[in-house]
Amino acid sequence: MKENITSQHVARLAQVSQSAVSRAYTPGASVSSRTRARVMDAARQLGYRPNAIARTLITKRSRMIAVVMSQLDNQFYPLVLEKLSQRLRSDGYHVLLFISARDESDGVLAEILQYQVDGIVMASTVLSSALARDCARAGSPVVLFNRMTKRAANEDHPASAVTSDNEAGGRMAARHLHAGGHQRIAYIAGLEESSTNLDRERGFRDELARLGSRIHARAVGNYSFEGAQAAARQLFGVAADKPDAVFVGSDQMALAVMDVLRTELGLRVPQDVSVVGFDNVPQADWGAYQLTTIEQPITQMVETTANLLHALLHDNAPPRTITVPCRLVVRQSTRAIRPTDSFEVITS
Amino acid sequence: MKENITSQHVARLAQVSQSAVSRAYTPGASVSSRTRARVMDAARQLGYRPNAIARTLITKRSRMIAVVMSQLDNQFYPLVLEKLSQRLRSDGYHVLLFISARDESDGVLAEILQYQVDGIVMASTVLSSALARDCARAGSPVVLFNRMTKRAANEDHPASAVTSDNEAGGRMAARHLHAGGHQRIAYIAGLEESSTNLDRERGFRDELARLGSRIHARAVGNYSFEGAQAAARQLFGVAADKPDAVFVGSDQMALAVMDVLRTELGLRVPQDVSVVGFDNVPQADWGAYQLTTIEQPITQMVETTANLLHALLHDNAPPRTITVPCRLVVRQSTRAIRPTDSFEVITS
DNA sequence: TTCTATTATGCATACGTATGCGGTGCTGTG
DNA sequence: CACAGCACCGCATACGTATGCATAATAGAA
Repeated sequence: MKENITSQHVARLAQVSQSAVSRAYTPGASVSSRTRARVMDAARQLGYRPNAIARTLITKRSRMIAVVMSQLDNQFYPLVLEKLSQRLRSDGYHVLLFISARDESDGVLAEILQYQVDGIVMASTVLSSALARDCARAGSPVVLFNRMTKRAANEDHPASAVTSDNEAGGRMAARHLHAGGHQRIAYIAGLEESSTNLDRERGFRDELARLGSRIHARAVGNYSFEGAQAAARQLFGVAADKPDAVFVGSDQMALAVMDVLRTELGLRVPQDVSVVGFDNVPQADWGAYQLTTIEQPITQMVETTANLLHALLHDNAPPRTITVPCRLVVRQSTRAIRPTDSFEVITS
Repeated sequence: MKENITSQHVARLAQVSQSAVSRAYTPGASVSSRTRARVMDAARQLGYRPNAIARTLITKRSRMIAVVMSQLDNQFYPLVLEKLSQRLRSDGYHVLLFISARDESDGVLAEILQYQVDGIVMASTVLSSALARDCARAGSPVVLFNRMTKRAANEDHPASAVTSDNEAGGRMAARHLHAGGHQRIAYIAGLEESSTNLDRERGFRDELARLGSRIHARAVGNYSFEGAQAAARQLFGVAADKPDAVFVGSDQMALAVMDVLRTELGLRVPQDVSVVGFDNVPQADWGAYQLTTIEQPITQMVETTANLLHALLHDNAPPRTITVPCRLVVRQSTRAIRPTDSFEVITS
């Protein structure tokens, strides 16, 4: 066990006090450039690095942000994680990562709070109101990513949230499929109780209604690949009255649906069935799929999250809920059955 | 700013000393069950949680493991991250995540060392020998995941490593394609200087030579989707003398290659070209691709990494390099052009 | 009951850094 | 030359917990 090199050792070698070493590493502190140089020189000789843990203990700021995720198999989230990590690092923060099954987020949060993180980002996980209270008491602001807080929790201690405009996204999908002339439009839900799914489905259903149409059939895929396969078999396995279009709650599920349609059921996309997804993950653009989808702007959502965190931490601003616009990306998985009405289409 | 609840507060309420509170939270410590109960009761009343930072300062064990990754866009790594995080958590460790561009891993490591992590896992990143020395001095064992250390670094302070048997994997691919009767076998490399690529290519080349064949054409894809697309165009865009098979250094690249072959160049897989990948990511099994590939056993590699870390930390065992076997998974992207010799095939 | 072995408990200190406060020396101005 | 002002520095302490050591309480044995 090697003895740790501390600011004391550096101080001794540089012939200054420990305070001087500390100040040398503190931007804007009251040190002459001569002592700072001597300190840095000694530090280099000894291979000294300030102990972030000890610093945290006294400053009460760990410069760590806890990030909680539940599903890294949906390609959307690794990308979020990557961008978020890089963005936070550029602000001098580091990511303490927690992967939690969807229902054990409470236990995870208990562990998080022990680590004195400066803030918490929770993606695709719900926050119980009891835990929201604990976080507030611990002084760690929470930002829900792509998840809205439940009303109940909201009243006690409002948590912040950043989401895309899921409801508007659902409406876009409805307009696109309706404008394409589809008559029997189906919906495959994600996790039924999740806020993303509720919002997407509401927007989709309401807009179809407004256009004089309706959801012709519905199944649940729970945001999983296998769940979506089963849902596709359920909706399209029957002999007659198959849907001629389907809006799927996530790209990952939509790709699974396309596979089942083509490989198992011999249906063509888009000739027999049009498919629309949600997220615009990289795979949606792959040659074999060319999936029309509603894009969630990852970069913008991450940027918003980072800015919101900064405001909560530094300016201790009040909690906010921020919604970022979605975008329809039209590719080859949907077609116009009859001449389309005029409507906006953004080609990727 | 809420005052933090400390063990002192709990001690006061429970009418015991601060030491007693500490011991109540230390398994196996010398406390009567009666005081422990009183402490826990008081703690619950106050909402007390031990401060992991303060504990780290004195025990010199943070129970944090730094994980360094460079590419979360290749689906292999998010899965590694997910499993690794869960496995470490079951051992009571937490993951401090760092995403670093490939060439800035040095700066990242400097930050890591400040956080007094108990260990470091580096995936798809090289470790400079200077940093390996710093880590050794800081007492943080390093495990390279899917990356071998360079010889130079090895001599000074050997780092541990866990990899799959990339060379054997390359040989499997060679045998499979050769046995299928392919005559013009190409190779698309990942990052040329990476150990994974070097090993895979060596195994592939050597085994082809042993079988009396050779690499007919070669391009570099740098383990990126776009790089692989370019490589495919380069190899298959020419009019004549196209390869009839290609071994690609990663699944992600192989899927990109298949897209280019089919969509841009009008070639059929496997009728015109057989494709073999490496990793066995979930997408390889998707209906539109059905990619034959060499599987890297993620679970086993993660398990090995966790066990190795445990040995390095707890028993301070010497650094080791552990290799885990690969496995050929045959799907529909390769075909037998002539009756195959007898050889082992494992169907997924 | 009495003495010993054992278990519980409190006291004090250490971990490595940041920071308020008082002191020293220097510069500049009248 | 004197004094104010200022930049710089060191001293001492605090952050919240773990742990060695001495002591008190308890159990066990004779």
